Amino acid sequence: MSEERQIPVPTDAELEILQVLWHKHPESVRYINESINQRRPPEQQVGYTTTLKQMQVMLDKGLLLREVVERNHLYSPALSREITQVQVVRDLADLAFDGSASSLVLRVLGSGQTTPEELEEIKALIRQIEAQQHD
Amino acid sequence: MSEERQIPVPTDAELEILQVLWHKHPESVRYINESINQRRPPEQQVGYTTTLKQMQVMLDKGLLLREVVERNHLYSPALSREITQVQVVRDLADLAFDGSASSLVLRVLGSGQTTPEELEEIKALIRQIEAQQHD
DNA sequence: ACTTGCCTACGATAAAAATCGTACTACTTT
DNA sequence: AAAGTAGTACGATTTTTATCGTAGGCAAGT
Repeated sequence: MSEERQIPVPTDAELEILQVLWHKHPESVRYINESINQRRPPEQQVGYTTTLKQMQVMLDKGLLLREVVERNHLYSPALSREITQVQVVRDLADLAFDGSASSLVLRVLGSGQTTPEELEEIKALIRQIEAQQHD
Repeated sequence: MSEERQIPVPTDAELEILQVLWHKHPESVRYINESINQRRPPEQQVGYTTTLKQMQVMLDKGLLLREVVERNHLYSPALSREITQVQVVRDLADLAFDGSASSLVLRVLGSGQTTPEELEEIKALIRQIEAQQHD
């Protein structure tokens, strides 16, 4: 009885899994679990079944898709990285920036987390947007 | 025995409270509670003691400061809005943007959530940063 | 002095998220 | 066919976050 309810914004642990899948999919639970543990300090590695369960829950929530190949399960993200990223940033903007995405951007730029090259990239994108608006 | 442990990144409900306090502080629990409820639909208003407890926990975590005035408790944020905002964005960048703050910015700009005026503001800030780098 | 109103403290509970152990299934190896 | 290997299912537990109810203190009003 899979209802068509709204797909929720992913939790932190869910984002960790999605990160891996956005890089490469479809993939097995084993692969995800090992990728995650590689990026974690030894003391907080998680068991295989933990990741498995997590992904089953995500499947249920509609966050992942699953296909069966050679009686193995391979998972993919249900929503693109782009869409999800926009969602989570909106979420954070609402929560910590009075809903203003632009003040979020200003905060990032102002906090010196961007290299000169990245600034160039950002400027280029802005030029592009402004060009479109000028039609 | 108040340990000097690290102040944690605020949870969602905690950010909601901090938002109010950043706008105006120090303030009473009553004030925060009412401010929050004003921005919520009637069906999900929260009780006074809920907000109270939340703020007591936050005090314990080191997220808030408290002063007693006329046997009333007034709370203030322990960390500035700026610092906390940088923290939470870093957090999100790690979680959903491979750690890249600039790709987060690109995503926001690319998703059309910014008005032309806001773009101007952003451009101005970039110019300012670049000027400093040029010394 | 008693009631009423407003406050804080704090335990309890509920709800959500994260973790794990055990059981089952199927294919492989011997 | 028995034992080993690798996968999934799923209940149970733990941890964290969020919410609330009840009790107690103190001042003001009557």
